[in-house]
Amino acid sequence: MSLMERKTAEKKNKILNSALIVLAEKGYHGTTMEDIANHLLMTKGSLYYYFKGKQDLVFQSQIRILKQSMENVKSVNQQELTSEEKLASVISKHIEYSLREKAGFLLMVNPAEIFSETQLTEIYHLREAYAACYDELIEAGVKAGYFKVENIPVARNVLLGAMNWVTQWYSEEGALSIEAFAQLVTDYTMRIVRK
Amino acid sequence: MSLMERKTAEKKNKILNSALIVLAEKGYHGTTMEDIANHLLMTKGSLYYYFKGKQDLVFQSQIRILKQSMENVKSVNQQELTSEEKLASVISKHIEYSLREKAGFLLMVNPAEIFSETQLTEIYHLREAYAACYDELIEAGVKAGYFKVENIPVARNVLLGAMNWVTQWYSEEGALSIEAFAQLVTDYTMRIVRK
DNA sequence: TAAAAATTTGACTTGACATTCAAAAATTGA
DNA sequence: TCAATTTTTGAATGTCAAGTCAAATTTTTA
Repeated sequence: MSLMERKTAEKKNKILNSALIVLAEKGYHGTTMEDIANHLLMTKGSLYYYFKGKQDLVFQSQIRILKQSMENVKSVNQQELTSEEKLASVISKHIEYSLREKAGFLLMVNPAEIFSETQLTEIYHLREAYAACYDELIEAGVKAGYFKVENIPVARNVLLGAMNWVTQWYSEEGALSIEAFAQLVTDYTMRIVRK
Repeated sequence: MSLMERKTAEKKNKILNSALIVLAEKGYHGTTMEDIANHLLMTKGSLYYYFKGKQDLVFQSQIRILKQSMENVKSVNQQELTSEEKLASVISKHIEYSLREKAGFLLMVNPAEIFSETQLTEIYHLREAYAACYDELIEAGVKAGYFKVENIPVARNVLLGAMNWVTQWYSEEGALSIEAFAQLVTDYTMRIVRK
């Protein structure tokens, strides 16, 4: 990758960062290209030099979030832990990440309202791969005797629901740090699969 | 209430019904006043005779959903059941209702993107009252020895998260009826509070 | 039945925002 | 340095949908 290419990649990254910040504040429909540009001290015209348009820009930020989520799981999986500990760790990492990247996670609700068919296909693939990681961890936990789950996909979706909803109510527990909050929530969500 | 007033009320109701149907299909930003009017074989101008505007129309449909949810809880509370049975029943009723009124429940995510300050205040009040019902049921269950929950608000939000997320994945379990699906999900969500 | 009231219509206005693009500015490299 | 290339600019364009309103139609009421 040439110097110029790296510079462009870097710039794209900066734009995605700003986009996520503005999106977190105002939501998809509430943020204009101008908002994002202003946050970068640019004019909106420039954004079109790097991205095809708003949809493309937001799509790329969504993909980035999904890929990073996957990385988070992989890094836990490499650790020497029981499947129970792994699942708990994955859950709290997910919660922490979702609260730090609130906007990206809110895009997950009703992606069909925003993205094109092709984009949705890619998003759903990544999501399925992510869900599969949970299924594996749950299955391992069942086999090891930590968990009791008859219908893994259902239990996993119940679990993910509880986790993804935290962006809706974290602020109510204002006093807690993200980490402390995540720990608290993890304790209750783990009950969904526990024996 | 005079005949005319009842007629108007009836019409408003019809409009709210159609609005919810169209909203369920296309989401808030995806549905236009014209879409809603067309679904009623009307023109959009008429809608403004009954509602101040789109925001008002959607707000009223949201309020209706919240009030109906509350009624659902009350009807269960009147039955002769243990607090454990009551909570399970309330949960499955909520899930069934949320799947039947998918649109109304999706409006709960990010209401701040749609509604005005005043409207939000009203929505939050109703939500809090609804949440309080769950807290009471959980508390009763703890006292009766069915449940084990140290932090009731957190457990309740985890529970509501798992419940509200079902609109995101019900279709995946396509073969199941809403009732059977709700039962299945209720079993796993109840684990969040169970001893 | 005919005047009054309620309801509906659809063309019109308006504003917001995504997107385009030619020209200007900045950067690079020979 | 200066020509070529990349990047930025901001004004212009186009689209879409919310909201308005005077006139037409329908319904009610006396």
